[in-house]
Amino acid sequence: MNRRTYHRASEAERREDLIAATLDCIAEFGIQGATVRQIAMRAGVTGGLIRHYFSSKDQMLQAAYRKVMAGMTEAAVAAAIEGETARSRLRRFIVANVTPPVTDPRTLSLWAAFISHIQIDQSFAAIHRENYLSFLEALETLLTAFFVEEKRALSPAQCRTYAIGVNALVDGLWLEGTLAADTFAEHELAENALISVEALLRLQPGELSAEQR
Amino acid sequence: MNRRTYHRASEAERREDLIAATLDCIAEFGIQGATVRQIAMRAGVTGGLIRHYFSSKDQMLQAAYRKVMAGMTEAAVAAAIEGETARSRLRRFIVANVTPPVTDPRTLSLWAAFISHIQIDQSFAAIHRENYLSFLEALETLLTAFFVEEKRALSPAQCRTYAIGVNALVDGLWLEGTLAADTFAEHELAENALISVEALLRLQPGELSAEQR
DNA sequence: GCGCGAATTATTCGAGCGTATAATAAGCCG
DNA sequence: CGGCTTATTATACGCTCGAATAATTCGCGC
Repeated sequence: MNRRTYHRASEAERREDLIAATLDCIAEFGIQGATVRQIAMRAGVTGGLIRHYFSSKDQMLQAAYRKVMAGMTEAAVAAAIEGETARSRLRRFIVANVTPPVTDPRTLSLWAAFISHIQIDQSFAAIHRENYLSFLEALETLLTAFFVEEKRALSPAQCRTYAIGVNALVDGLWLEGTLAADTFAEHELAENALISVEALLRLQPGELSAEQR
Repeated sequence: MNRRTYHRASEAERREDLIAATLDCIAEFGIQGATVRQIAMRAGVTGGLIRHYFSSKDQMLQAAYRKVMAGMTEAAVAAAIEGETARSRLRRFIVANVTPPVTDPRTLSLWAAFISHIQIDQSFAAIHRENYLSFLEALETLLTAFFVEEKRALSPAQCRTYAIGVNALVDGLWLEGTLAADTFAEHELAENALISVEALLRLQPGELSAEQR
């Protein structure tokens, strides 16, 4: 008697909705509050459907983790490719990483929730590693191109060291800036990031941070 | 009939045991696996006892969070005060933060688990804020003393900008180095940290990183 | 426009959750 | 050494969990 009416959605659409609902729940209630029932309710379906699209709740969590990380790197890379010079691309990449939507408390919560699981579940470790290496490589590419453009010769090893340092700095500022968002004006954080990176790369003051187009 | 025999412990001792067991469980099973029963079993007691020492499981989690953060800053500060010059103290502080026991996968898991909750529960946010500010202040003090020793005049504002940047760098390297521990030799990470910090502060190459006593 | 495969709902299951309460054993004080 | 306080155990309660299964409704192909 009187069952709920429902809409048959495409597989891609449903999976996306379920993942979005999963992230909503983790952000709102923590990973322990992201239960099958809560997620289903948020997605506007019933709990059983989850097992129709994912072989377990854990697999859905992994898909959700991939989604979060993809969103973060995507935003930064998208900002970078709009730059016309290597310097501009590097600059835009750095700024994007310390500016919304990347610096977002919700995103940080999600990121941390997943990070805390990579020592427990190998699957999460693999996803992390994949994203870390791809981010590092993107940064290294930007740096290499920048140094070529500047006609400054650097060994690949030195380039990698710089990439690791800049990566750490950007990650750290992202953390600091997002967790203590009320302490920094948005603009202030980005400026600090550029000044710090140019110091790290031993550039002239203003070479990256000065207003430019 | 035949109840378990037990030992009546002091309050401090029991609380410590329970907190340690809590951290063990979070590190091993995630925050969702840190249940009252698991924690009690790990501590060698029965579940009911937890409510005798903490008014709720949540309060025990908060105490555990404080413990983790205290352990981290304590290790770095302890290393720093052994230095004889301001330069040495700064150097030791930085190295300690990217060296075991601070760089420890377990510690990072715990840290991340708690970080992911600070947007959900105000109590955790307060604990974070307290520790962040105290860490930043410790770093700022070390930096100020160092610049005085170097006879390099800096405005307080500049000093703070440096502190924020160095803090971010150290946090980021801690993250990177702990999460991708297999990628870095332990010694390599510390060296990279010193080289990066001296660049950040626009010191001469080797001023911090060179071997010294 | 109808029938059939499959997407979705509904219901059930056993396990485990945090908490509350009552019974008991430990160990200090006289 | 015996009684009293209380730290600790034991047990029960009401919920919620993830998963499995059965029942139903949707919507496309013919």
